[in-house]
Amino acid sequence: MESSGDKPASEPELEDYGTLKYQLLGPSLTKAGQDSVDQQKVSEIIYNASKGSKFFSHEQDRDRNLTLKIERILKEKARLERLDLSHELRRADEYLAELELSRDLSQHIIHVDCDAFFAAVEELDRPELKTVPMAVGKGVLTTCNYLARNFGVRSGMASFVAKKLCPQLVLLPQNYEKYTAKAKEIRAIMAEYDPLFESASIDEAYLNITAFCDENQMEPAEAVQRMRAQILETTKVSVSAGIAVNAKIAKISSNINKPNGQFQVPNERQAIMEFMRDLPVRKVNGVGRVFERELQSIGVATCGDIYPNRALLTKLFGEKAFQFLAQCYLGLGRTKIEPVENHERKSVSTETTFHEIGDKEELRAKLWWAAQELEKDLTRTQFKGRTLALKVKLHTFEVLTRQTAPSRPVCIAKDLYTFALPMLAKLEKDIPGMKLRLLGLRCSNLVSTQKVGINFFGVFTQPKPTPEPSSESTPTEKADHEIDAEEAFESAARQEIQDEMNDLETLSQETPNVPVVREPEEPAVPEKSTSETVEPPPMWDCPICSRPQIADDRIFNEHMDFCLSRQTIREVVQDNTEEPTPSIPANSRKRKTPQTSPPETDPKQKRLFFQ
DNA sequence: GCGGATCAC
DNA sequence: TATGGTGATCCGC
Repeated sequence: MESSGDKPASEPELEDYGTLKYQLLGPSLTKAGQDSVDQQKVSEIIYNASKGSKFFSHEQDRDRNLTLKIERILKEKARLERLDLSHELRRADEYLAELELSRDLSQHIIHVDCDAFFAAVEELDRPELKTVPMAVGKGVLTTCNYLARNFGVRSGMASFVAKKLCPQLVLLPQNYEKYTAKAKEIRAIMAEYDPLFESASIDEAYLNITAFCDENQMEPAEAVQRMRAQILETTKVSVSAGIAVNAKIAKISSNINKPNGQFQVPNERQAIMEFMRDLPVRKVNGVGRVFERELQSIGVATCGDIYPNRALLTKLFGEKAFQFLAQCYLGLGRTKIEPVENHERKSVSTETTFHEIGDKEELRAKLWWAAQELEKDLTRTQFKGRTLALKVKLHTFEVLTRQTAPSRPVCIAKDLYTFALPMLAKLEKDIPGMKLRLLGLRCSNLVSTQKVGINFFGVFTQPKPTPEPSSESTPTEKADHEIDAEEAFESAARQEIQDEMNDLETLSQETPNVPVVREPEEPAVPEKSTSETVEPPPMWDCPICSRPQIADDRIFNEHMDFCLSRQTIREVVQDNTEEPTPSIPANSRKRKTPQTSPPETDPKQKRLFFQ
C-alpha cells in the first residue's frame, strides 16, 4: 500500500540499531517516515517479538550474507580506486551526456495514490473505526490507518507483532471485492483527466494530464487539485498526488504531502536536479533495503551522491544498475503512460503457505491443489505455459525453485501436476527430511489461448470472461491455436460461449481429460485421445498415495477418488469425531466445481469440514 | 535457460 | 504460537 510522509531527518541511524534490527523493521519503514513514533522502542519490540523464531534465524542469515557481500563490494571498491579509472569515468560521462539529450520537459505526469486505501474503505462502512487504530489483513497486515501508524504499526508487518506494538489494534479481514468496487469509482474520475491512464495497482495510477491541461487552459497543480477534490467529493476517499515531468518523480512526489495532499516538481532541469540531489536513494522506486545498504556502504545515500561515484558503479553493481542510477541522478524517467491492458503478461502463478509439512502424501495433496488453482488462473487469463516452475519454501524459510519445459504448453491441472511431481520428488530425494511451509506453481513462457470463436450465426466472437488484458500474441503463437472450424460450428449451438471455448481448448491441446462437463450426459473424451497426447506419461503417481497408476483417465480418476474418500475417512477417525463421512462422487474430479476440493489436511479446513 | 535474489504493492 | 501472494526483473552461471 502507500507509504506516508517524507522526513529524511528522522531516518534511523544504522549504527545505533544494527543492520539486523533495521532489516526487521520491514520494507515500508524508510519509504514511510513516522513522526511521533519512537523508532528505537518500536525496533526493540519487533526484535523481541521475533527473537528465537525460524523467521528470525533466516533474517539473521540473510543479514550476515549481505554484510559479507558488502565487505566484498568495499574490497572491490578499494581495488578499483587504486587503478586508473579515466576510461570508466569517460564512459560514464558519455552516458550521462547521452541521457541528457533525451530529456523531455514537455509532459505533465501525475501519480495518484489513495491514502491507506483498504483501511479508508473499511472506515466508510464503519465510521467508528476512524477513531481507533485499525489494520486490514490476517497473518500479515495489508494496510493500516494513520492512528495505527502512530504505534509503529505498518503494512507488511506480522499481525502478532503489530498487536505487541498496539494491543488495542482492531484487525479486519480483507474484502477485496469492496476495494475493487471503490477503486472502479475512483478510476472513472481519473479517466476524465486521462482516458489512457495507467493503473499501477488497485490504489495507484499514473496519468498524463498534458492534453487535459492544454485543452482546459489549466495549470497541472490546479487540475490535480480539482481532480482530488472531485474524488473525495464523490467517492469519499482521499488521495495524494505527485506532479512532475515523469513517472519516477511523480511517484516520489505523491508521498511527500501524504495524506490528502499533493506536491509538484516543476518541469525545469534546475529544479529537478536540485530535487534529486538531496533525495535519499531509498525513496526511488526500485531501491529496496538491500540496494540501499549496498549503496550506503560506498557512500551513496542520496541521488546527488551518485555523480561522484559514477566511475565505480558499473564495476560494482553491473551495467543495468549503473544506467538506473544515472537516471536517478539526472531525474529522468518514463513519460509514456499507457493502460495496463497493453502490457504483456509474462507469468501466471499461485502459491500458499501452510503449517510445516514433511509428509509426502500431504505434500502431493498440496501440489495437486496448487495445480488445480493454477489451472483456474490459466483458464481465466487464457494462457498456457511452455515453462512450469515449482516453488517451495522450507521450514527454515529458505526458498527453492525448480523449473522444467514440458513437451508442449500446459494448462490442465493434471498436466501441471504430472510435470511438477518429478521436481518435487527430486527435492525430496536431495533434501532428506524436507519440511515445507509453502508450495507454489508458476507458468511462464506463456502462449495465449485467446481465440476467435464462431457463433451460431457465423459471427466472430471474442470471448472475454474477465477484463484480463488480451496480450498481443505473435502470429506464430496464434498459429498454435487455430481452431477446428467444423468442431467450432458444432459447438456453436451451445448456449454458453465460455463452455464452448473450454471444450475447444481441451480438444486443441489433446488432453485426455475434459475439464468442464456441464451436462451429466456429456460423454467423456474417448480413450483414443490418450494416445494423441504428446509423450503420454505411461504411469501417473497418485497425488494422494503416490503409488503409480496406469495413465488412463478412468482408472486414474477412480483410483484418486477412492484415495480421496479414504483420506477423508482417516482424518475423520484421527479427529475422533462421529460425524459421517460425506461420500465423494466418483466423477467429482471431472466437474469444475468447489466440491473438487482435494484431501485437505489443514487444521482450518478440517474444522470447516465438520461445521 | 536455470536458480537465486531483489523489489513493489 | 505466529511473518503473505502475485508478478517482474536482474545477475551469475
